Amino acid sequence: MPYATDEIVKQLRETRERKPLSQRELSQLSGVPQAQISRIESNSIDLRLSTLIAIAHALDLEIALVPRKAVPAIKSITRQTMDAASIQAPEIAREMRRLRASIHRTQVAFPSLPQNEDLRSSFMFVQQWPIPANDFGTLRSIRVALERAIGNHSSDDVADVINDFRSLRNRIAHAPPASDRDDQTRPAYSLDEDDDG
Amino acid sequence: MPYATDEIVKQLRETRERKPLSQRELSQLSGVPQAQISRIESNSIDLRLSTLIAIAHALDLEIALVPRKAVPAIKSITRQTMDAASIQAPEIAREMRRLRASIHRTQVAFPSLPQNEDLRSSFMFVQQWPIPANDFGTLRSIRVALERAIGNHSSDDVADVINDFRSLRNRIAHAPPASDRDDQTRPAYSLDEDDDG
DNA sequence: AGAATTGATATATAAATCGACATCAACATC
DNA sequence: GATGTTGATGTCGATTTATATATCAATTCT
Repeated sequence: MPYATDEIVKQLRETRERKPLSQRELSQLSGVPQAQISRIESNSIDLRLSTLIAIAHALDLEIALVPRKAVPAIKSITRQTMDAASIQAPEIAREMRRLRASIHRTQVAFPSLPQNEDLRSSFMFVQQWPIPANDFGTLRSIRVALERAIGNHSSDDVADVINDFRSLRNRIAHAPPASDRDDQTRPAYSLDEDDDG
Repeated sequence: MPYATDEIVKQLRETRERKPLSQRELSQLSGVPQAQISRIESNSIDLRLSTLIAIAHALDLEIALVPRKAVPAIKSITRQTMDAASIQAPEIAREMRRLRASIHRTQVAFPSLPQNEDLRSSFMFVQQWPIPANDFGTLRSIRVALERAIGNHSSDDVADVINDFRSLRNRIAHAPPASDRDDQTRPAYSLDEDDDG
């Protein structure tokens, strides 16, 4: 209902979906109830500054008061870093969510496993890049391997996963800069969604 | 009482004092009661986003959500533009406030005077620069001339003021970049005030 | 010195957020 | 097809903001 809060709220939701986090996950990270997050995102209630900060911090965002004159420059910078966290195609995004869940389960199953850090960083890294659709299988196999390791209580199997993950990481990072790979791969998902509004 | 709202609130007050606006003036501009502004600035209550936006807009500020990674770059930009609106020495700041009041009275006295726009823009421009203490008299004489014009109901006298104002404007803008003008002139006022938190 | 302005507070009322539930339809997963 | 998850809503109660006024000490202006 309120005024120009829309743009900020929109940015919150967009950032959350890029991670991608569910409202309940964000709730856990930020301490703000899921119901409240939903109300904030959809209907835009007039939230308090502390709530805004809590959510923003959970999303690795900071709140800045910038002079009107500086807004264009600021936007150009934030676009760069924001777009770096690219929106994945829906199927990829879903698989990445599943993978994240599996990684989490792995960390719970083998809490003191040193490779956990590798898993986390590889995931964070890969997430930053547009993942081609033909790597869907790669993601899936990584996840399956993880789940199997959990099921077998054999933390050793995780090591193989790390290697697969690393090679995926390198392949994606060094991929051609997304001009024309003629297959149906949509190298990055449409960035502007519904930018009007 | 809340957490990291302090920094934002601090920035609001600092910006207001740089203009310089009184809490009551800012109240008129933003629509937020003076009592509320005082509470926000001093005691830091947990204000709503719409209130924050109202005040920020009145101060020519925008609220931006920036990725953590981009914060240093952002800060460097905002510093540039923020410091451009320099803090004046206290006596100068006071005189500028009086001058602004006089300009406002002039605009009320002669509403359809075309020079009003010149007055406004010259003021806004000069305000952006560090004003040397020895120009105190210049500011004062400009103000006195304005008040006399108002008293005499002679809008013609305003023209002279415009010229004085313009020359001040040029002199200040082309002044040496504030390294050592050996007189007691503090070219810019200490920028960091109490930057520690 | 007397008048006006500044920022800080006090009080009382209306309205809103916030949190902790619970529930629901749509969709995903197995 | 059964189960689980996601986002959107509903309600209730406690807390808080926000607004409107009024006041006050400290400066500042005339």
